[in-house]
Amino acid sequence: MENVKQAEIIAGLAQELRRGVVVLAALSQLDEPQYGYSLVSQLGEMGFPIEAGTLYPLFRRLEKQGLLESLWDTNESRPRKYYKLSSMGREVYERLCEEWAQLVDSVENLLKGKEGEENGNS
Amino acid sequence: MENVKQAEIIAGLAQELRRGVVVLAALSQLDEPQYGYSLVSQLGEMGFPIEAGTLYPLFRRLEKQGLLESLWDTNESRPRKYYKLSSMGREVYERLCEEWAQLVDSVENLLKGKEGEENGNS
DNA sequence: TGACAATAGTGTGCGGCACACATTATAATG
DNA sequence: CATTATAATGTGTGCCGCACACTATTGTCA
Repeated sequence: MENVKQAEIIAGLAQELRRGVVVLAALSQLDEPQYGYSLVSQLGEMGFPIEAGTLYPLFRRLEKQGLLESLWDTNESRPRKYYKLSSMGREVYERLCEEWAQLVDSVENLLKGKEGEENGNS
Repeated sequence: MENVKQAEIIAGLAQELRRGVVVLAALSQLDEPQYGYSLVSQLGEMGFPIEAGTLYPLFRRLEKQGLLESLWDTNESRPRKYYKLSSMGREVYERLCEEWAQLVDSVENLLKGKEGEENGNS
């Protein structure tokens, strides 16, 4: 039953695919401040599920790198740590968007001409 | 001079971005058999530079997973190890293409509406 | 013959995600 | 009032994979 393994392999590779994109996805939503818990649900709704245990360390790393700024809001019922892009983070984000576009472009280039052989697309 | 670090950060993130895509890129070129050295230069020419020390282990892993088949060609001057997609590899590749398209889609969705504020595109 | 290129292999390190676990405090419920 | 659930953050471990630097072999050409 290699079919079982095949599903696992695909899952693993797909996960690898998404791996680097997580940062881009997170940065894209931090134009306005947000706290971890909200971003987790928000990204989840937008088709980008991410574990809380993945996002929180990511936030801290990005802050340590200077891409994010954080501030505690203790006025609300429960204290929330809001993160938002720093000016440097904004620059990096924009550069990263370019990199992403470029990447999408090259991949599209690579995959070009491979479909239509056993893939009857109208 | 955080500018220096900024470049490094971007480079790192960009590398992370490309990380998972390497498999997809490699698989996309293995419809017809190729050997490592040739694929390294080919991908490099197509805007997808990859280290030989990255590709060879990748090949071996993909073969161990059953996605690739290999055969030695000893007729040529120097022996070359040709890899090509197995039938399972082809399936996985196609599924991976779908995953990729989906990913590109969600990211595009995430990034939507964020440009045009300080980015004067014609 | 000697040097360089082609070709393959590996092993170590660094880093990141996922997952499971821990923690606090508030709100809700009986 | 006590108990439970939930919002919210934090962390530490394990697995996995790339990059890089290195080794090894064999042709080819000067």
